[in-house]
Amino acid sequence: MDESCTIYKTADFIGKRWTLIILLELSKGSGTKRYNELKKAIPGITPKILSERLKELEHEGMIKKRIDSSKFPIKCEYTLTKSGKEFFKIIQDMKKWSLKWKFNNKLCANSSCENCKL
Amino acid sequence: MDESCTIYKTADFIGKRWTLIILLELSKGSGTKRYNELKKAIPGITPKILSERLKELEHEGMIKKRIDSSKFPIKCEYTLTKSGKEFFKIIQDMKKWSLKWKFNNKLCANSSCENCKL
DNA sequence: CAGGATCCAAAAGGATACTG
DNA sequence: CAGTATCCTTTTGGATCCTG
Repeated sequence: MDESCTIYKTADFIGKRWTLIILLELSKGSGTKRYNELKKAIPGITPKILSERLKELEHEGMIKKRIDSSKFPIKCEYTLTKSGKEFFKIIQDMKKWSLKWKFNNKLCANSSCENCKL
Repeated sequence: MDESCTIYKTADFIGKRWTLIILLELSKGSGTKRYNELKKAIPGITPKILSERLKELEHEGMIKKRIDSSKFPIKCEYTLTKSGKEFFKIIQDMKKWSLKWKFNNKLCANSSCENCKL
């Protein structure tokens, strides 16, 4: 087994900093968010990294981008695809595993996590 | 949500380079391997990284280390714990997800993966 | 509004040699 | 055998400013 293995690549991908956070943020509420909404919702992320990760997620087919350029300024929307939503189930399993085995590591205990719908 | 979130930390942890590979290697065969067995089974890994990851995995309680220092040279064994084995199920779900959504990304097609029991 | 460009700091990993 | 120590390269991310 090496890096060309699908599982390795998958874990590597979602293990990247910010990726999971973006995925989680997108799965809250309506499932669709705009670039600046994400930026506000994710404290500390820089525009460069956010757009980098969004491109990666789109390239993996986990999110879909929609551009409304009919007016100025342009508006962009990002939505979880079916694949992205299904991956979310795996994330939830990871949560269950974490809660079962890491008792001292409380989930989303900080204020910015209060609305986490996981 | 931020980095103190359990899920984020979990994904970050298993997304680290080599971690998953080690986990997979350990779940083959008897479930127990020695340091040098792992090193041989995982081409390209350096001793430094391997021992680093093994310590991290042990610290997370996913593997257990057993030292036999009765004779020289010392022998060490690493075994998946219950927690580690349960995490393996999540890895297998990731595999299913990958196969469903990433058709062109064949699983373990290279020679070193031939014996992958996933 | 949604990023791209630039520059810089930090972290992670690789190569290799050595040891209890 | 099972690592540690050292040094060095590469990668990644952060800060900030700019623009169609």
